[in-house]
Amino acid sequence: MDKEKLKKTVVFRGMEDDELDAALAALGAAERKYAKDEVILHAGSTTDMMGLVLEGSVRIESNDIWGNRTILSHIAPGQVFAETYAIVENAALLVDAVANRESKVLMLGIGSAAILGHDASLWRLKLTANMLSISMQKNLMLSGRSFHTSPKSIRGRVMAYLSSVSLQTGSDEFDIPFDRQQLADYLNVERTALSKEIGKMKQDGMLTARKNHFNILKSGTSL
Amino acid sequence: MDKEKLKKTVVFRGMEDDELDAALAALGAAERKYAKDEVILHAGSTTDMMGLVLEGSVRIESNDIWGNRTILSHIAPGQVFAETYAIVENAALLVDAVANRESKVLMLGIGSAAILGHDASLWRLKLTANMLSISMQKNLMLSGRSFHTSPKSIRGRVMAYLSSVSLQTGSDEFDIPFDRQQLADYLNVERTALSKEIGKMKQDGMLTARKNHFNILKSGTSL
DNA sequence: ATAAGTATGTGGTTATAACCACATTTTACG
DNA sequence: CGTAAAATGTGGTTATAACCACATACTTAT
Repeated sequence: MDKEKLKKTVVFRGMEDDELDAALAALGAAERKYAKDEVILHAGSTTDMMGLVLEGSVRIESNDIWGNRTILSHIAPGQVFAETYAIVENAALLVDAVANRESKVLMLGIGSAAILGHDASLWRLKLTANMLSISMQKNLMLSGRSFHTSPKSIRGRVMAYLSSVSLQTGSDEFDIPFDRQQLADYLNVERTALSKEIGKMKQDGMLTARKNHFNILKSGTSL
Repeated sequence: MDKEKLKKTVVFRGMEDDELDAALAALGAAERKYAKDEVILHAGSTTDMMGLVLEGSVRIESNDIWGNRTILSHIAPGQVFAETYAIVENAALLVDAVANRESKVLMLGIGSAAILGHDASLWRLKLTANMLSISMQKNLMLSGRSFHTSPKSIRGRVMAYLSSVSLQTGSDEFDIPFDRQQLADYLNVERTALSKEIGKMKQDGMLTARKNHFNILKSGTSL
């Protein structure tokens, strides 16, 4: 495996060569090849290893008890999967990790023993900090999404979402990074229903919108 | 502040006295008192400090642009808040942290500088690992919830949820940790609508349910 | 064992969103 | 430009879930 590439990944970022070597050894790093559609990690099992995609692509999918499949995400080279399950003890995977095509994956044993290992070497600190960064980033996205999709009505979701963007930009006029279809998917609603609701919100004087540019009119509602 | 209590918190777990001292110093730990309903951290701002509740209770609430308030959670003594915003750089809070009653909070500067600080002391490693554990735990809950609430229909959500529980328990017969009302809240649906849907699923031969005990019948659907 | 209180289920009605079939607008590009 | 393609919006219909008002079942305490 290419060390220079590894040093650029989120996992090993900031490490020197010797640190990387030590880390790889301690984590029992093992490069594995998977054929297209081969299952890397099975839902229901536990793991103390996470995967770092080197080549190809891994998809995360769910197959519910009644046989319905949902594809949840795709993991690109340089990115990791199953890190949460590897670190949290006894957490059964809710999803399968499947090679989307012929792929190379670096499996890394980061079960909490590995992370906590009781010498305070620099590589261990860096690794842990990197994992923390990955996890928190994900966390932020997840809690945002959870917050934006918890209202039951479309209008509630749109308001929650636009409020967040407004807070982040510190302005009541901004562009959102989604087109209508993407916003609909993000909010778990149907596109045309979303268009209609945004139309109504315009009529109600809550906002103006043109494509992905929005302008919040605070006067509209609760005053 | 009471060091013995601190050493039992998720943040400082596993530290020796001297490590705890070093950590508190490095993090610029500052105990603060807040009056009931005093805002500790404002939505829209950024912070490099997280809060550890010592006494009282902190509530996390959202006030959207149009003035609607939603209470998202309550933080009890020994638990932390705003840790994600403190560690992820430039992440604006989407929520307010407010003292729910007169409360004491230990503010800890864990901005990434503090975490990454370039000496590999043991306290730093332990702290980072503890934060990682907190974050991943939360992550697991959040991604579970996101997964369970993304289907649009009640039936879809129930199926997603029960599938997960079934995977975790490794059985198609299990108890869930919710009563109907709680499950409805968790899935963001209305209680009586949930009861009805579970009734229909019984009729359709997908499952049997009595109170919080469920039995999945795989034959019912896709075969 | 009974009554009170809590949890769960059901029927009926209404509001809302999904869904479908297009109209209109915007964008890309030959 | 002018046309094709993509994105967005709208009307109408149907499916679904919220909502309300209770009925029933289960739990607990006396």
